[in-house]
Amino acid sequence: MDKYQKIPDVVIKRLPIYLRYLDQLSAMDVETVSSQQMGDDLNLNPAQIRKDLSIFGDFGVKGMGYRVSDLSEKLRSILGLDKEIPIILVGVGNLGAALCQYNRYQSPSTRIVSVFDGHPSKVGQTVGSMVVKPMEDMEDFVQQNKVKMGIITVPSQAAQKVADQMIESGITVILNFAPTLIHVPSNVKVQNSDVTTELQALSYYL
Amino acid sequence: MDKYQKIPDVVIKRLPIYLRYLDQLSAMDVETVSSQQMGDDLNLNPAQIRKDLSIFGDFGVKGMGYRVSDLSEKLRSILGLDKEIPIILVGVGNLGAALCQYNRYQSPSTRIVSVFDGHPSKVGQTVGSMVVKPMEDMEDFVQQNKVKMGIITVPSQAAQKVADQMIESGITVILNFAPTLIHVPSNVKVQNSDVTTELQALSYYL
DNA sequence: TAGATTGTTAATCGATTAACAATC
DNA sequence: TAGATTGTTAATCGATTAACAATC
Repeated sequence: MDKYQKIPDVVIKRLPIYLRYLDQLSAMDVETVSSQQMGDDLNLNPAQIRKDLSIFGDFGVKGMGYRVSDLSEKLRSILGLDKEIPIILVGVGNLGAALCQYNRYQSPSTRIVSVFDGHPSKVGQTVGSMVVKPMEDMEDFVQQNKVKMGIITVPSQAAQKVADQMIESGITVILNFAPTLIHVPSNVKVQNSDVTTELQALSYYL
Repeated sequence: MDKYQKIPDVVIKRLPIYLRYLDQLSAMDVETVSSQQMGDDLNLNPAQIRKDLSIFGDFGVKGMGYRVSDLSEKLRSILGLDKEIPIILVGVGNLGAALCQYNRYQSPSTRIVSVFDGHPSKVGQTVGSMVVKPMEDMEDFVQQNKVKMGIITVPSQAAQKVADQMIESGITVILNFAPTLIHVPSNVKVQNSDVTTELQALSYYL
């Protein structure tokens, strides 16, 4: 393990896949798994899996493979999922509301803790057991609750402004569902996830 | 342009980004744009943009750049967005319903034309102007309407079965929102899009 | 011990970027 | 023509994969 290497995004994106797979094995009372087996089940090269994992430490046992419970614990810790991660969401349209509900029965560590909307008619509504708050309340909430992650589900035209406000408040990681590029300082991480763009790309394969 | 090269997925995924950008320029009555300008605005290397585009043809004019309307038309044609693409969606939970609504005011060529659900209580409900149909009706619908693209928004446990049914019916491209890997024949294209996994990966950057 | 499988090095593959001749 | 910018080649960079010594 080289402590000072930059870890590629593409590796980070595979870690939750590994974790989910391990949780499935765990539910089936499987105690150990080899990179070969993982590769078969996940359609990945075993060498790639070993290389990914070895970046973070020597988690395996030669001749035996990986202990499922050990490895999932390590991965959870690497990803920071061993603690609760508070998330705010801005934009309570259909998609935003769906994510708030979805959130409730999913991953226990990543949790939407508060929801905001700039439109007065939305404020005060209840979505997924949360009451929608006005945008003016966002900064205080983010700071008082040390929220670092935000989800944007507003229309395209509003996305940049919301991102700016989030960053101003102290958010450093943004999941953007608006179909538009948002510009952020280099210390802020943005992940775009946009159905329209995905469908358009998939259209090529028809 | 080499007609027989395999085009990388990563290039295909950038095409809708270019297209969206060009549409923005068009709305601002900009008539031409250079790869330099595009690169500045999209945070991409100009050489990469030129290389991506040159795979499909010589769309630019030396010394002048690209005509916005020409290029967007070409991209639309490459992606197959110059015709209507019928899409079915299976699983009318919060997310599925949101996508049906979202769909209505978005991209005109990719359109969800019918919605299905395996749960009797969902069948007959109206979402986004469509009436939810039972799973038994899916195959006939897909075949009669020559639907090739499907969206999966069912819970994880049901995802593989739905994928199998879709493929059986003639679907060849699937956008999967269930947080699970689905196994498909090599002639079927699957794109996964899962909020939980994305949030977990983003957690690393906190 | 013999068999299995890791962690890691080296080879390969593929994507990005720099550089520049061609040319509008 | 002079300046700008393409399309493309070659160089670079980075990620994937094969191979294998180490070792449980």
